[in-house]
Amino acid sequence: MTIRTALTLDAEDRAGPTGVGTAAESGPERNPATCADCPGREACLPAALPYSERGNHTFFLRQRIRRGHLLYRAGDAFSAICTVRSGCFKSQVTGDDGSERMTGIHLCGEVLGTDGIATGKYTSDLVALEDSDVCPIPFCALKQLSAEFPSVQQWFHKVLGRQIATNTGMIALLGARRADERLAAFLLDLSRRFAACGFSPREFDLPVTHRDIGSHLGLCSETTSRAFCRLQRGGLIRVRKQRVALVDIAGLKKSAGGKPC
Amino acid sequence: MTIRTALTLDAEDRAGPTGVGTAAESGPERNPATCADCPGREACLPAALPYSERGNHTFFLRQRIRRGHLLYRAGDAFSAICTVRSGCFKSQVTGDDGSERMTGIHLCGEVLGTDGIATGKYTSDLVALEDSDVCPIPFCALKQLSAEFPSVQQWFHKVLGRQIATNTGMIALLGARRADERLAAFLLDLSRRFAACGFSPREFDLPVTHRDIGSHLGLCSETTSRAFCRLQRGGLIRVRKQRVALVDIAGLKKSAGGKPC
DNA sequence: CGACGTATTGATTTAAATCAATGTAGGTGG
DNA sequence: CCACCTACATTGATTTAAATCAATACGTCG
Repeated sequence: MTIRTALTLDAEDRAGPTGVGTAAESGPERNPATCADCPGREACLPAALPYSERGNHTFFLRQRIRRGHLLYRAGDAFSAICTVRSGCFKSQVTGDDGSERMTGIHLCGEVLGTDGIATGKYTSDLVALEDSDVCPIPFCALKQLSAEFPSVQQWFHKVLGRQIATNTGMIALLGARRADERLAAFLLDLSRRFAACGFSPREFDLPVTHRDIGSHLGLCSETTSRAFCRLQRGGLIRVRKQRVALVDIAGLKKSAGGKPC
Repeated sequence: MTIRTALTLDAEDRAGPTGVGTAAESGPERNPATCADCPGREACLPAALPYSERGNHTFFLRQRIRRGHLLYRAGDAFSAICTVRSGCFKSQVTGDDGSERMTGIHLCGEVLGTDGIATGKYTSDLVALEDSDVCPIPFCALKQLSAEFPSVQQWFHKVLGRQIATNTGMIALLGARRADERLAAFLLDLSRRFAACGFSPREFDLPVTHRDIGSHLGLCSETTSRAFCRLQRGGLIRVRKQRVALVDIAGLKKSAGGKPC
């Protein structure tokens, strides 16, 4: 896999200037964002700006990240959060022995990079699962706009709050002891979030491998596979290739919530 | 166990007014905070206020929560975040069948209630593990101060960022498959956070039962107990009653990071 | 086509859950 | 102060679920 991070391109990789927020011309893979046709524009930062301000900010430089490439890497200096304009990402941490553990999936419309706020360094690798576009929002600009416009502040609080709520839910999910419960809860979480960004909550493509899901849920890939089989045999889901249909959502919820202790 | 939430006291439980932020007189269990002798004052919100402003805000009403009582409950309307002035808390969610799953521990100096920001409702129960004091910070006041003082904004971003980082770390931790790894990682996380609030990172009292730890880590209480034994037998920790000493922190880290997949 | 990563399925081993019994500390009330 | 109760911790025996090992099939991409 090619390793290249997009927020911190090496000099030879860039045609345009480095600093997000100062760009006048676009480098390779970077284009001025056209919010007008962005499906997520209603929920994104510009919607929180007064109409008169929306054209004044040139820092929304859309950036294309190709499948398998990194948006940033654990340890990189934190400079910006990013909204996912299209595609999706996974975050992962790498153990001392080189093994990778997925820590989250980030769908279109969601915001990346908040894990860097606390320390000023990102804490995980961010990998594009398909060719994806992100719109980086430099943190310094965000702070200024936040102070200036209450609606931007509110937007940012919502973003961080949602992140916390999602993470908290994931922590509760991972307290489940049986593989089926964890998988069911994981699928329901994905379903809810797919719905939130305009996709069907009942049917979607799994953007990651069984191995990744397993590393996320504390299972090996074979167990993940068998858990899928069991849920399917129980009539709760239907699986064909990458595509998963949640047939009996109520049943899944019962599975996911069953016997926490 | 007595169930009573503190942020939303019922009318007959209160002597003073409800709304945090408007209080002039203190009700039972509520006293004006005296930040001067608070061990966490350097890291708390008032330190981010200009000196001239620090006396102007009367909304820092310290509140005492007795052991076993609830600060708030899942579903309660979100009104404030709280810093833990003394003591500690656990957060937990309750399944449909009434079983409880711990979702986190919150130490002195940390901030509670951020799980309510996204939706306007708290998503978990917050239980005091010992007699504890909290200082509620009404969210509306925080928004105003944030907009007015960049240093307050920065403080709040740090608070939320730390919460996200802690949660992300916990999610990575829970991806471990063996009981010993999860427990080792859990203890190291606690150690780091005890250190952050001025306690020893090498020795501390576990504020929760094995059952709670198990529900958090996806283990049953017996397995938790045996994992403690194994870590002790391996010379990594020493346990006596509630007190845990981390003897070999490097070894614990190796245990915790070992074989993620 | 051939190579690689992935998914699936089966056989076996290993770890954790469960069941059960005992021990212990703390709290209550006589 | 002690007897009693309760919740928790610990330990062992057994069952069950998951990890591991292994083989095969499937898909995609070069």
